[in-house]
Amino acid sequence: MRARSRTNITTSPESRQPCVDNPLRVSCGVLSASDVGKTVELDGWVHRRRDHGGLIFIDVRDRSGITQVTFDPSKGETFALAETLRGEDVVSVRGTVRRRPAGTENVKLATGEVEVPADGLEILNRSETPPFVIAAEEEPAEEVRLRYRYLDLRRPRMQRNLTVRHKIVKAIRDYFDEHGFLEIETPNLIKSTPEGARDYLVPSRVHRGSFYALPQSPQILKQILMIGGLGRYMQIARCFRDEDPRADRQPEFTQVDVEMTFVRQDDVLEVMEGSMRYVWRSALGLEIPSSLPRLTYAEAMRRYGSDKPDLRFELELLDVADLFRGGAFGLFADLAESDANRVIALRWPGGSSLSRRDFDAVTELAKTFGAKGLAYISLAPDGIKGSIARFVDEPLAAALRERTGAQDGDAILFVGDAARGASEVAGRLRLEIGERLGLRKPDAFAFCWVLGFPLFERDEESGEITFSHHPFTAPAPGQEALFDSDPLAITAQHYDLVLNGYELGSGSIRNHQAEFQRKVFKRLGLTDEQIDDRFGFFMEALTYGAPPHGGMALGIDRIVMLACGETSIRDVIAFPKNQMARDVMMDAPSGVPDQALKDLGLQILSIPPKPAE
RNA sequence: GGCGUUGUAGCUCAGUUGGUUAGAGCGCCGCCCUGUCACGGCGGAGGUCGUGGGUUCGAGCCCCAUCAACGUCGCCA
Repeated sequence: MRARSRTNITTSPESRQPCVDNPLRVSCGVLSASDVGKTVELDGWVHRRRDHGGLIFIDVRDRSGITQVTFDPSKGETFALAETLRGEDVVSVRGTVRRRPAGTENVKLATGEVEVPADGLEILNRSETPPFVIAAEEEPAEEVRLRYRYLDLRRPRMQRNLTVRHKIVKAIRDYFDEHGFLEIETPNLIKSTPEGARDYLVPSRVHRGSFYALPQSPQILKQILMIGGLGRYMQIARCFRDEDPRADRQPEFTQVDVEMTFVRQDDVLEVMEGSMRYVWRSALGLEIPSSLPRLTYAEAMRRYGSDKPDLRFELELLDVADLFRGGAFGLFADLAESDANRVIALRWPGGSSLSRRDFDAVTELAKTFGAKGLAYISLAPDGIKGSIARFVDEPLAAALRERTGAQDGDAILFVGDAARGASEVAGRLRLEIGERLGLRKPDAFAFCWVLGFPLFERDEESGEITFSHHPFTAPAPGQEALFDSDPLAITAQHYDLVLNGYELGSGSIRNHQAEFQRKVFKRLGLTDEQIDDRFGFFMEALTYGAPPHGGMALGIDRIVMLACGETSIRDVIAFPKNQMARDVMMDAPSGVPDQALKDLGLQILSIPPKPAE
């Protein structure tokens, strides 16, 4: 079982209103003692049956819940029919609501005070024996769940998650509507603009040899909406990126996409964090702080070893290079000689109870994070132990205790390396410690902003300068002068919203002057010809009085995942792709008839041999 | 593409150091049962242990390869 959010979201009754032509029909989760005496019709699935031979209980289920129906042998034909019922059969039951006999109420059930003795039963459809039991506590393998998604979706957990998703999306729409935003749709068949992620391409039949691309995001289109004078735009937008899926991302995903004219960075932050505050309050019934913490990118890396820090717990990365300078431990003493390195200490509360084997395992883990090794000391009651204990004399031990706040019973991990690598390794170890100590609670929500990213970074493979966000991001005011002298030192007007260690999304103030935008493209190594070929329409638009503008996009799937206490976005998407980007229910992607390829002017060069299974 | 974990009945899993006929719970089928709600009782069916190869007198277990799912790195403007 996954951990649950503390939000008490329940799936809403489908409707309390009877059908127009069937005034008796009620949902399965709504009946209570006040309905006693009413004649009703319950339509739903057979959730469970308890056949006592002379008396049959059937739990009838729909999205709203469960009502117990009883079948008595005195109703001959109805009873005989009830004996044939099996799980997931679809039934329509008529009867008059009655109070359950004293002592047989079920407090675990919302409708547990009452039951419906069946006067009539209609079997609307039979079900094959399902491959897994919807009512079971055990969760089938995800592969099975996705193959039979229509059955998986009947499980209360998925119904709850999709309900939360609906409420969150509705809250987002309400919020932006109240703040003067227009929801505007943008096309899904657009022009491929290289750079960034791999595009999904759609071949054109009418224009053989040409392709549309599915949008990686509506970025350029929303900027053009701003140039079009729409002022405030939002969209629940589907985005497509042909990259390998993970637990928190898949090839198609949904963003709340926002853009505004005549705004500065703080205006965007205020609107966006307001939207999250509104969502948490109205969809989840929870309050989040009135102003969210803000960290610079440099600070986030220094203190948490990540540009998306999990602030549900402290355990910060602490610099201790100075304490090792000139000391007995040569490796750290050497590292301490340069500011380009870091020696980071991580306190592990209670860590001295770990065995040598445990520390070895953590060391192995650190190596998978890219560490060359891991040093540690354990502050055991009977003295300091651990891999570098023999280099830690009393004064150093005292200084380390002072710096880290470590006490007897704790351990301290040390990561020493070039600053960037050391920070990242220590940051991941921090998450591991937090995880093991149970500090990453699924029902805690710690938002923060990360600001002050560099505008450019150096691509490690090619050595070329590339953008760190996207090429439309504006530099911080007054930093244009660094463009030629020291581009990597330029700070961007770019911001990330982070929740519990996940990047919910990012945004920026955009370049709104064509001349400057061209300068950025050129700095990224594009020629005038390339700029005009790929972005000509956009460059032209910028020349016709483009207003200053900026915005942001947040990942709905991740927001809902965290709100639901889930660890995979696939559990909050009705029909997700698996890790190989396949839809295993539909069996997509799949081949197409030769004629379809012919129409498109396409020819398949080779198909990899089909795996023998 | 790399690394890790997993793969045994429809589902969830156990299976000792390599040793006779591979087990459990749920589900399924049959019979019994009038107050259950994970109903209960009795009986039964259901497995080429992912696939291929190897080591061995003997492989669910060891080795190699491969496929798949999940996680992760690369990748994700």
